[in-house]
Amino acid sequence: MKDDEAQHRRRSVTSVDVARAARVSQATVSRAFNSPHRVTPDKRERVYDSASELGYVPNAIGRSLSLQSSRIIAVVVPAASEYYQHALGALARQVIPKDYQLLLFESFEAEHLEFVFTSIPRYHVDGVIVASSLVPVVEVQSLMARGLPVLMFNQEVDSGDAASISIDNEAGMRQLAEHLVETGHRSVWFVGGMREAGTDRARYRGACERLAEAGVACRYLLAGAYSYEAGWEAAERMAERGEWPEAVMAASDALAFGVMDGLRERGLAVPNDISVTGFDGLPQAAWNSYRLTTIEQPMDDLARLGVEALVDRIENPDSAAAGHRRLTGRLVLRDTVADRR
Amino acid sequence: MKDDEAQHRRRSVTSVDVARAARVSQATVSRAFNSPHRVTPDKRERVYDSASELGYVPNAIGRSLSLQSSRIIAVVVPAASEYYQHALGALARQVIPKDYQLLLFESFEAEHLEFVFTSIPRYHVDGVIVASSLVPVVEVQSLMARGLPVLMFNQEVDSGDAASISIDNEAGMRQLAEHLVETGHRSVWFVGGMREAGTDRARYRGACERLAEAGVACRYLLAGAYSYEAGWEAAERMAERGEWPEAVMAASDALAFGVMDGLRERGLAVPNDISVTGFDGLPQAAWNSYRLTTIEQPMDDLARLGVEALVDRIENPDSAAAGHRRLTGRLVLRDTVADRR
DNA sequence: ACAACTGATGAAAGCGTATTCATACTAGAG
DNA sequence: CTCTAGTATGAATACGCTTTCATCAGTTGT
Repeated sequence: MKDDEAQHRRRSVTSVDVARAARVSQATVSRAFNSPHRVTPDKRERVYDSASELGYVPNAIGRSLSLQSSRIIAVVVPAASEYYQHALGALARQVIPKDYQLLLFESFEAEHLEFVFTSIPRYHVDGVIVASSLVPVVEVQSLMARGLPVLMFNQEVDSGDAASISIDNEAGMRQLAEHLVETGHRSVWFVGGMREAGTDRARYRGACERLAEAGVACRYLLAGAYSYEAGWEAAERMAERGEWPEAVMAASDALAFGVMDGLRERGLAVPNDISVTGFDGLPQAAWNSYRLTTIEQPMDDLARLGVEALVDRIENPDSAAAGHRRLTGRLVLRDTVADRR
Repeated sequence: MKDDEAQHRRRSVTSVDVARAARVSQATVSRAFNSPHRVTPDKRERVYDSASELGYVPNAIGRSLSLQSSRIIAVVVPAASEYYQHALGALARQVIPKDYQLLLFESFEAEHLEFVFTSIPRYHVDGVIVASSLVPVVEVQSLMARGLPVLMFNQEVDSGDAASISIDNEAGMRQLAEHLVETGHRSVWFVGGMREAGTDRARYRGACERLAEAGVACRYLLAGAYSYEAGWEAAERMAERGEWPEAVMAASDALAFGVMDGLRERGLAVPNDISVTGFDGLPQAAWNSYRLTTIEQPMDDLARLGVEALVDRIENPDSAAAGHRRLTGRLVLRDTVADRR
C-alpha cells in the first residue's frame, strides 16, 4: 500500500511512469496492454508488475484522443418517464459486453433540447441513442450530418437514414383491438398521451383500423401526457360527461393505471363495467391491483438489437445495413378485459 | 448548408481549421471561446463567423486532456431499481446547471461491480456518485485513494471521508413507528429487503427502538430483495404460517406494494385487518390502489444538495467541508394504517 | 519626446495514449 | 559463415485543446 504518494499528488499515474519503473519505453507499455503478443514475456511481466504496483490504469481520454474514438455512446432520454427508465436500464446492460459506456443526456424540458443536441458533438461520442418520442427531427439530422451514427429507440423517423428500433405499434394495437372485437366490445375510446408523438399516432391508427373493420368507431380522447395523473383526469372527464364506452384503450400502461383507478374511484368496475387495455408492458401491469391486459415490449431484445445495430454502424460505417428494425410486441392477456358476448 | 464536405470526411472540424479560416492563430480561437474579453472584437467576430460556418464545436476530449478535468461525473446505479431510477433522474437534472455530464455505470450484478470500479478511473471523471446500497466499501476507498471525490447517495459509510447524502432512515422509521403506536398497534413485523444493506439495518433499528419504547416487539422478516415480488412472497409466507401482526412495516415502498397485494389476495383487508407502511415515497405510493402511508424522500433536495457537495469537493479539493448530510423524510399519512384504539 | 506600462497575439509546450518509422537484434536458410 | 527475413524495441509524432511565454503595438505619464 504505497499509494500515499499517489494520493498526495494530483497528477495520476501515466504510462510514462510505468515505463520508467519497468525500464522500458512508453510505447512498450502501451503495447503490453493493447497487443501483448508483440512484447516479449519478460518485459510484459515487468510492465504488468510496475503497473499494478503504481496503480496504473490507462487514461481513456488520452486513448480517445489518439484513437479518434471514445467508446462512449450518448443517450438522450426523458428520465422522468417510467418506460424510458426501463429502456435506459436495458440499454445500459447491453452496452457493457460491447465495451461501450453511456453518457446520459436528460431531455426533460423542450427548451433544453437544443442545448442537449449541441452538447453531444462536443464529447466526440461514437454514437447516439435517442430514446424519446418528442425529439425534433432537425436536431437528429444535424447529428447525422456530422457523421454521427444515430439510433432512434422507440421512434421511427422517415427522413434521413438514422437506424431505428421499435416495436410495431400499429400491429400491437391491432392485436389489442382484435381482442376487444372478439370479446364483443361495441364501443371503444382511445386515450392518447400527446398528439405529436409518433407512437401515439401509430397506436391510434392501429386501433382505429382494426375496430373499423368490425364496424366500431374509436373516439380519440387526449390526456395530455403519458402519466398516471393524466389517465386519472381522463377518467374523471369521462365520468363527469356521464357517458363512457365499453372499453378504453390507453396509449400507454401508465395512462391505463390512472384510467383504471379513476374509473374505480367513480364506482365503475374494471372490467365488468368497462374494459381497459394498456401498452408497453411495464412491471406494474403485472401487479395484482391492476393485472392489465397489454402489449408487452420485449425490452431486452429491443435494447440488444438496437445496440447491435448502432455498434455495427459505428464499427463499419460503410455498411449499407438496412436501418429500421421492428419487433412485434407480445399480447399479454390479463384481467382487465371482460367477455361481453 | 455546405456541410457535405464535413459529412464526407471523417475528421471533424478543429480549432486549427477555424483559425485558418479566420486568419488568426489557433490560440486565438481558443481564447475567443474561453475568455472572449481577451480578444479584440473584430477578430472575435471573425472567429465566431468561421466557427459557425464550418460547424465547429470544441472537442471536449482535447479540452479534458489539456485541463486535466473532464467535467464528467460517474454515477453507479442499479438501473433495475425503481427508487434509484428516480434518483438518477433527479441527479441528471441537478447536474445540468453545474455544467457536468453523467457517465452511467450500471451495478446490476455483484460480479460486475469490481469491473465497474476499475473502469471508472480510466475515464478520468471529476467525481463519482455511488447510488446503490450494496457497494463494498473497499471499492469506494480505492477510488478515494486515487484522489477522486466521491458522493454516497442514500448510503452512509463510516470509514473514509466520502461525502454522503441521505435521509435519516432511523428517524424516518421512528416517525412511522410512532404513528403505529399512536394508532394503537400492539404487534408489528418488519419486512426487510437485504440484511447487508445499510439502509435496511438503520430502518429496522428505527422501528425497533420506537416500538420497544411502547413495549411492542418487532420481528424481522427477510424478503430477500427490494421488489414487489419479494414483498408478495413475504405476504404469502405470513399467510401460510397462519399468523400475522396488526401491522407490517416494509423496508421500502416496492416491498410494501407486494405485501399489500399479497395480503389482499389472501383475503386480508388493508388496513382493516392489517396495516402496512412503506418507505421512500415512490410515485406509486400515491396511486389510488395503494394510497400508502410512507416516508417520502425529498428526492430533489437530496439530489441538489448531493451534487452541490460533490461539486464543491471537486472545485475546491482542500475544503474541509463536513461530509455527511442527512435530511429528514416527510411522513405522508394516507390510507394504509388503521386506527386500532 | 521618451520611458514605462498595458494589452493583444502567435509560437510552442504539454496533457496521455497509440502508432509509425527506423534500428538493433535473433534465428533460419543456403 | 554470411545473408536475409523477421521480430522486438525506442524515438518521434499525432490527436485537439489550454496556457505560458515572448513579442510587438499602442497608450499613458512625466
